[in-house]
Amino acid sequence: MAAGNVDFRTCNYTTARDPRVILLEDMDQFEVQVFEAYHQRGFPRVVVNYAGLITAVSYEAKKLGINRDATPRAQDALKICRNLILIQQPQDADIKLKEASYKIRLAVDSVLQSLNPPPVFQYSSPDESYIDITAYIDSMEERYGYDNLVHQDLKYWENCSQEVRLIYGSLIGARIIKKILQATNYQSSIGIGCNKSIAKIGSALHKPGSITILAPTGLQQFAEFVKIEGISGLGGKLGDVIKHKFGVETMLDLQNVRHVRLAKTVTFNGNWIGYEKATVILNKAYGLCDDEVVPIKYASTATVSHQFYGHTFTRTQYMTEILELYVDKMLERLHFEKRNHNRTPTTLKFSIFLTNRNNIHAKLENVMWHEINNKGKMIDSFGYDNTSIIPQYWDKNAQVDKVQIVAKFADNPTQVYAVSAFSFMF
DNA sequence: CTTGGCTAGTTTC
DNA sequence: TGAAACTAG
Repeated sequence: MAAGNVDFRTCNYTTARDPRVILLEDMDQFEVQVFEAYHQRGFPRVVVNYAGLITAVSYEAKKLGINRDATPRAQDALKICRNLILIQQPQDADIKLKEASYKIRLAVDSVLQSLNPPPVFQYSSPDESYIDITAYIDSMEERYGYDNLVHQDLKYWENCSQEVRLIYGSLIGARIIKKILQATNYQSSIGIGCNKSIAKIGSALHKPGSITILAPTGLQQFAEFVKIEGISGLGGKLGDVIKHKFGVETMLDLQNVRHVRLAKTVTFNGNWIGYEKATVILNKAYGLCDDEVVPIKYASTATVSHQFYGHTFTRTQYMTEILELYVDKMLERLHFEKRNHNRTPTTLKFSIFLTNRNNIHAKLENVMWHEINNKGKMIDSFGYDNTSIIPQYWDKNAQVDKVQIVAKFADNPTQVYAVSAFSFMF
C-alpha cells in the first residue's frame, strides 16, 4: 500500500504513513572514481571532457566552490584552484562508465538475490538505482515477530515500527555499499525512506560514503532546509518557475502553495502543468510520493552523440566524416549492449541538431535535407546492408526509422556548430 | 567582449 | 507517433 490520495491541505503527514522501505543507491563522485589515477586521491580534482567542460567534481574540489554551475569550464575552475587536478575523459568515456555501472549492478544484485524475497531493483541512471526491500522486511517480521526482531536498544522507540523497519533497511544498505566497494573499489552512499522522493533526498545529505535514513516523523523538522531544487524533478525549469511565481525557496514553503495556483503554473511549452502534476508536486513537498520501484535493469534506448565544431554539414564530405567517426562508437555501444544486456536494437534513428548562429539556418536546413534525407544512401555508407558489420548486432526485424532533423537556434549566435546523434531502440 | 558549454535519457504534446 | 521540450549530471 502506497501513500494513496492524501489531502495535503489537512495532512499531518506523520499520520500518512507509507509502509515501504526504499533505498536509493548513489555512487559518490562517480566519474571521478572511475577515471581518477590512483595516486591522485585526496586532492581537488575534476573530470574534464574533450571540449574542456567539467563533467564531475571531487569532494575536495567542491569544498573550494568548484561546481558545474559556477565553474562549468576547466579554465574557470583553475582560477579558483591553481593546483586542481584535471582528469581528462578517455575517448570511450561513456562505455567505461557503462562498464563500471554494470559491475556495480552485478554487485548490488548479488546482495539482493541473497534475500528472500529478492527486492525490486530499478536502474535509474548509470550511478543510481532504487531498491524496494519492503517485501523482505515484511517477511523478516513475519518470520521472527516484531518483538524478537527488534534489538533491545531499539525498543525505547514506542510505536515506531516504521522507523525500525527503515533501520533494518540500513543493514541491507550497508551490505550493498560494502559489496560495491569489494567488487569495484568505488564508494557509494545510500538514502533510505518510505518512498523514492525521500530516499533520493536522503542519499545526497551525507555524501560521501554514508547511509542516511529519513523517517517521516522527522522530515518536517528539516523540510525548511531542503531547497526546492533538491527535490527530484524540480531541479530545472519547472522548479525555477515555481520558485519565481510563488516566491518559495524550500520544501516547507512549497507546502503552502495553493493547489489550484500550482496547477495553473505555466511551463512545458506554455501549457499549465495541470492538477494531477500539481498534486504530485505538493505531495513531494509533504514528503509523500506514490511512485513505485519498478523492475528496470537498464535504459530502454541507447544513444551515441557528438558535437562537431565548425561543421555546417553543408557538404557531403562532412556527412562521410560523421559516419566514419561514428562507426567505432556505435559498434562499441552495440558490443556492450549485446555482451552485458544480451539485446540487439530494432530501430535506428539519426538526428542532427543544428545551432546556426549566423542566421543562415534556412539555407543550411535545405541543404541538409538533400544531403541526408536519402537515408538509404546514408545508411549504406556505414554499412547497413547485407555485408555490413552492423547486422550481427541487429534484430532480424530491424527497421530503420526515418531521418529526423531538428534545427535549434541560439539567441546570441556567434558560431556555427552542429550536434548529431544516433539512437538505438530496443 | 568572446558564446554557456556537453551527452544521454525521459516526458509531453 | 514524431518532434520538441525537458531533466540530470
